[in-house]
Amino acid sequence: MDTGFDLRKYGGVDVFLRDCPTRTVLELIAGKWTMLVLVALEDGRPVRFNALRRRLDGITQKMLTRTLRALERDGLLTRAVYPTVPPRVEYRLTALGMGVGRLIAGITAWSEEHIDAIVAARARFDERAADEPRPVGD
Amino acid sequence: MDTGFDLRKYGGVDVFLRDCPTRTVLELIAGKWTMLVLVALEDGRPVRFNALRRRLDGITQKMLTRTLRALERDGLLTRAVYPTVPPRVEYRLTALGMGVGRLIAGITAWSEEHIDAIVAARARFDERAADEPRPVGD
DNA sequence: CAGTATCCTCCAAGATACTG
DNA sequence: CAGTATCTTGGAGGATACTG
Repeated sequence: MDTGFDLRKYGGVDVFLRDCPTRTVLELIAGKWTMLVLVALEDGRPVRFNALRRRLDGITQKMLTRTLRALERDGLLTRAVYPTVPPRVEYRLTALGMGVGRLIAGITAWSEEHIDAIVAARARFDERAADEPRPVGD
Repeated sequence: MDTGFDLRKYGGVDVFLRDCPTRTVLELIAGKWTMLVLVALEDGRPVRFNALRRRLDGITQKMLTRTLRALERDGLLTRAVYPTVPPRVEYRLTALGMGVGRLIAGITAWSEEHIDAIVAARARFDERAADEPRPVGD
């Protein structure tokens, strides 16, 4: 959606620039639960609040609500309320949200694939850190 | 690298599970500066400390050091010290690091592409929030 | 079921000063 | 140049209790 007002006044859209609004998107994604929510909804199907809650092992109600609200605010998902008893609320990614969702799913898949190598590297690093001192500084 | 010890004892590698080590990878990526560092190094070329510092507008020395150290620990980049005067230290992604780097670059590119739509959605949301009350709760 | 309301803790991140 | 050391603080995130 191309609104008229110009985001580029201050020097262009560049995530490396301090005040670029894209930084706020990165900070949203960097939320502790944001990536998992996006991946959980990535296939485009609507999911109910407590179903999400169960899927995201360890999340609290507060954080799930807050994360969903932030994603809704940025237009990445929609919230549909069905005024039944008991209430039913479904969350579903927008086309925009499915775009990032797909990318984020790539990240989580990568993590699962390479976790062995990472854990091993971590162990090696901590091992070396124990004896070998660092060159330059410290 | 396939080490012998089994990460799957506790129930499988699944980022949705509370104690899955992949969660620590997500938390690394979720650091405020991690994605930008990865993207800045994504092409595989070695970059010096202060060059990175200048590129990542707004980062402090402490955070750059901390972020680089964490990435080094996880085997995503290497640190090469050339004992010249003045000292020269170069950071460069490993093959592993270039893997995520590429994925993360997709995220930042996506952010830059869709920032207009996101900013617009955000404005609409805040507009509505001002008058219209929410159904269910509050 | 799908939230809201409070209280509380802790640490990521910033600011500043110093150094081999 | 490439760091380390120290102090400080906002707010993310957790725990718990309550509700339409």
